[in-house]
Amino acid sequence: MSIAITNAGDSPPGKVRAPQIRGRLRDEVISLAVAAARKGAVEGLSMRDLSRRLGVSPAAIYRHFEHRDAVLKAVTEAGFAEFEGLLQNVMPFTSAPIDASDAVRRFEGLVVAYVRFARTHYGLWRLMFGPTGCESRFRDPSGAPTYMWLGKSLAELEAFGRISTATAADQYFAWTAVHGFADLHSGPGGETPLLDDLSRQQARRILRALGADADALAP
Amino acid sequence: MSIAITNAGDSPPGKVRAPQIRGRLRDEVISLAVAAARKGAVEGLSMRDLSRRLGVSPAAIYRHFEHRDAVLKAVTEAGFAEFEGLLQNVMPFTSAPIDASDAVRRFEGLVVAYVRFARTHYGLWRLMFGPTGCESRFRDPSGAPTYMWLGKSLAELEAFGRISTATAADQYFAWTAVHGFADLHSGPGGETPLLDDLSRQQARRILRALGADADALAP
DNA sequence: CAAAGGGTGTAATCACTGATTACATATTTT
DNA sequence: AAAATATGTAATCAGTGATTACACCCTTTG
Repeated sequence: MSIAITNAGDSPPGKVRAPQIRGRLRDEVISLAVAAARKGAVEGLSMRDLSRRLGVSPAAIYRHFEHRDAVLKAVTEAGFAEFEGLLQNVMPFTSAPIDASDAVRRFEGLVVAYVRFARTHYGLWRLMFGPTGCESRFRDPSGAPTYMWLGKSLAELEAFGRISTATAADQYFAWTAVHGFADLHSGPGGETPLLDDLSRQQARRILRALGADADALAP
Repeated sequence: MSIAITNAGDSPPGKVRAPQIRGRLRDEVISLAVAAARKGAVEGLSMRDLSRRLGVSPAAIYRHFEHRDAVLKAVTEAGFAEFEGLLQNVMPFTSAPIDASDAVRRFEGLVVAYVRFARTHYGLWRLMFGPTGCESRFRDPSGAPTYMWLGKSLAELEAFGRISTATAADQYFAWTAVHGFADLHSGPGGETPLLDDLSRQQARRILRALGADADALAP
């Protein structure tokens, strides 16, 4: 007669399970998935692989996420948070630009950060600007924080008289030019040397399109 | 004793198999996959689903494609062919523009076609400008046919004196603005009413950035 | 014309995945 | 302390990409 010892909660011999904490696994999943997405392998990101790497049964993750898409959605939001953090780093709320050329450098910095993100965090980038990533809230520019920073920067530049116009249409136009440049250089395929310099050139190109004096933009 | 009747080649009772023709199934697969990708469901496109819809065994497709990615690659190429065809339709090789305003309309038409494609053929679009889609040949603008048409159009406009500059850098800048606009309006999320009008506005915005007289561009 | 050979398709199978279920355990709330 | 809830497990399902050994069809060649 065999006794069926059901010790589901026991640790496998060599592994010590962390205590149950609310949302612990959820955070670990997001963290790991974001790390994976950063390297660009989003399509092949599997629930089972996540569970394996976290030393947990495949079904466990489903306690915290309804389905795989829910994980990707969380990763997307984490990506946006990170992206906005990077842009905010270039344009902190508190500090106003010291002078006009400082304002120009800030705009350049925004573009550089935008493009860098698209290139180095390709998996996140694709999720964020993919079909499910930003469901139309980024097509409607009013709700797009990434676009907002560009707009703020352009308003600054207009106030300093470096560009002649910064209407909503102008800001949107600038966004398309930044986004398009970033997208065309996104991912592992866009490994151009001196990409930061190219980004700065693109930034100045945009400012010139908004009425900036070409001479005044020379470094 | 049972006789194993191996009639692999026989038709299932109700179904009549078409005769074996070299490359027939291959073409059917591509055609079906392109049709599916046009509707936007590329990620969920499965080999088995294709085989089922074509009334063929799952393994059959592997006679024509090494793996799933090979199918996607073929779909990508078909997408580029279609895309270029659409752009070429706007700018046929043979006919030169009649006058300056005709040249402007051609540029507008290119942008409209570009954006329309991104929005209505979203699955193809994502494949084409995805990680495996255009392996750096479209980051290097010299090899990008889609970019080439824009460049030709801009050269025309410069010849007519409608814009003041159309250097390679100008052409590339225009491309980023068109591509970014298209990408931000791509897919089912970008269903804006009057998108064609917006595309034309974007086109004029680009021309103005290249030195076009604002008044001369009014319709 | 007949035989050979490669192109085309099949059935069976493998490892893997997303997702669900019934159940066991841990933690919190009452 | 008991009830309720949150967290995790094992077992299982259908579906997938890919490979293999085999059968057939069509074309080429002797």
